Amino acid sequence: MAVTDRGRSRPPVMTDVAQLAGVSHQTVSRVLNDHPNVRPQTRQLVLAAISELGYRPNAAARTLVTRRTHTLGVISFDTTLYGPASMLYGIERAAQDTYFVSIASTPTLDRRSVLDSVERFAGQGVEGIIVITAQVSAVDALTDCPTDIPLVAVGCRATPPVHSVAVDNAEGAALATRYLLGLGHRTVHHLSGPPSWLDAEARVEGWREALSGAGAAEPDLVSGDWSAASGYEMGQQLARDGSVTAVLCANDHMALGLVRALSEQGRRVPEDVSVVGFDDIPEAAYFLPPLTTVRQDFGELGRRALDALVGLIFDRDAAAPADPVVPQFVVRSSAAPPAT
Amino acid sequence: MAVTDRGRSRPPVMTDVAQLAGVSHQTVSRVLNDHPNVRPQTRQLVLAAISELGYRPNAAARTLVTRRTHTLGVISFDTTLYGPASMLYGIERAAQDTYFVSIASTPTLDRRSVLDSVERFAGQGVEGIIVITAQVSAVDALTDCPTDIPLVAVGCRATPPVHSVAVDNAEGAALATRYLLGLGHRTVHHLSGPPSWLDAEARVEGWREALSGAGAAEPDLVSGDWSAASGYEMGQQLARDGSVTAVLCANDHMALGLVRALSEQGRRVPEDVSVVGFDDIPEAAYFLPPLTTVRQDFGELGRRALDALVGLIFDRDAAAPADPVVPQFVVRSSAAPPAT
DNA sequence: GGGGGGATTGTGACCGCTCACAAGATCCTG
DNA sequence: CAGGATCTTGTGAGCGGTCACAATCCCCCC
Repeated sequence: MAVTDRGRSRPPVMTDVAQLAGVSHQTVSRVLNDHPNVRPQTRQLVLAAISELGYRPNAAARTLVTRRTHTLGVISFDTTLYGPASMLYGIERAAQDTYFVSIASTPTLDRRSVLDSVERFAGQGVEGIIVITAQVSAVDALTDCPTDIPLVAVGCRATPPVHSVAVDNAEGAALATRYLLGLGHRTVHHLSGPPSWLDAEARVEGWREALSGAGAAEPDLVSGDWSAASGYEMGQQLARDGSVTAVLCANDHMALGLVRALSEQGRRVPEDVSVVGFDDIPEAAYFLPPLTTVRQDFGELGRRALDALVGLIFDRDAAAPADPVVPQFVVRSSAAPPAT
Repeated sequence: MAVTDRGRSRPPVMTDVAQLAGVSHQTVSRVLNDHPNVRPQTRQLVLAAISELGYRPNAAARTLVTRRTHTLGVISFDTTLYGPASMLYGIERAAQDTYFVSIASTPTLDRRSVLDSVERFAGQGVEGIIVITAQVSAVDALTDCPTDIPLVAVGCRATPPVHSVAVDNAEGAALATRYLLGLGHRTVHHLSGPPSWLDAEARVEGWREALSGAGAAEPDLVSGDWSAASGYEMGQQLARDGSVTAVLCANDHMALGLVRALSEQGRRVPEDVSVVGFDDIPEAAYFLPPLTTVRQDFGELGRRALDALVGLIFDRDAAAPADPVVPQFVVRSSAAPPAT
């Protein structure tokens, strides 16, 4: 009653399979792990027993001895946003047949929550962690992560000890700024993202450089929080200022809000004011007017992050990933030469 | 050299802690699991040893004996879309301090990929699975899932054996249709989602019922694929037809494309054509004109799905979740009485 | 002052798998 | 046909926890 009780109350284990196939548990293990040197006939026997029993190897037991969980952790700020969501998707798709990906999204990305999440993942035994974010606080937190888990930041260029993959935000912003300047605008305003975000910062920097490179005056910076609502709010300010003829927005959503504010004040886009976005969300082409913007390939970013992480997992001293991805400028109809 | 070798090459294990604290491994286990009946002083000793060693319990070992992985799987169609992303976010936030959530997003959601993902998760030992989708094929696949893992579908009403939480799509569509009819439109056109999606279907049904309930004629159905691009494309068709004065779109993105197509053909919204969306994405309020739409509380949906799943985990015979969430109609400026 | 009861701690088996090693079977070569 | 190399299979020892049970210890009361 003790030994045979295993009967059919609990899921079958390797020994059950072995018994049914008339081999040892080790042979079953060999079949499962594609070891060479198993007679084809024996393999068939085992396979048959496996499917007859509906046997499924126990991941925990396997992990216990191999020390591999085949799990990755992704920590991200609000995965509802287009950027994070796309990167997450890219990562997940790329990892699909090698790793499980566990996710932790946090509404705030302060030092505490990042560290907590890392700790949580460490407890779960993830083999590596990708942090999707560009908030200064988060990246700082990473620098002194207590653990020895491979870790990659994506979305921004992190400070050296931490590996990171990023798009060249500064270059993207410069691209857009130069384009507007080239159209004949005397200067271009910038509606930036929150100053605590590294990529917002990088974009500001690129904008600034392009401006000074062209000898254009640098208007006061206006910043939002990435949302259309904040774009609208800040847009109302900008719209009142008759001197603004061109605005570079740090993302497409804010551009949407800005355009709305502008048009409410009777200023047409692009006739009176040119607007350029950043990201190239799928909807950008259908805005009124279709938005000229800077495309970021988030999917590619996600894939690169995964590559970098995997590299790190297999070689702790792997070199930092290559150059940042250069963004692509997409011309549509929201920017035009200034009214004379 | 054999036993002491453990020295400092490998992470500390429970025995190391026990040894340092001068107690048995079992006592360490007790402290870790908050068992009563551990002398406070002993607990301190153990705690000190734990932090000195930087000990972290091994999840796999624990899982092996407790048979609990504290992991949930979420299977979703393209998590880049607003709906799925929001539900995922809701689920993750709600699960955060109880479960890890592992994700699998697939670009196609046919029977095969769903079943594969379920199998993959089963191998990992997840305690339950949430499927975010409303595609007929996916839901059908769930019906005959080979495993005995608790499973909940979210986003649509699934066929009975499978538990599901959903918003009342039909009611939402009916709400919007009646509103447009009430404005004085003789009938309402519908730009639906792909017919293979259950919620697209439900919305069509709601629209149809509201129409016939009011004795209005039912125009031909036009359908897109949820994207702004498809909305634009279909919109061009609709725009050419002078008889359309009101269109209900199955989601906000398509509404965006539609509005663009309309305005390109010189038909103003809402003066010439009224447009109503579905979802209420954060940007909807900043469209031109601000979009009147049906709000779905995706976050709430995610939370409910989690509740339902947890209920199922602890009691395989738990009752199916309660009534669908009723959507909320949000009036903005994209709909108006028809031009006389 | 001995006995009972609860609090506290320790012992050993076991979860299901992989690894190292050994043993038996098979086959080729001289 | 012996001898060794190679293929194939089996054996037993952990991996790092938890659980069931037993052993102590302390305190209180009759």
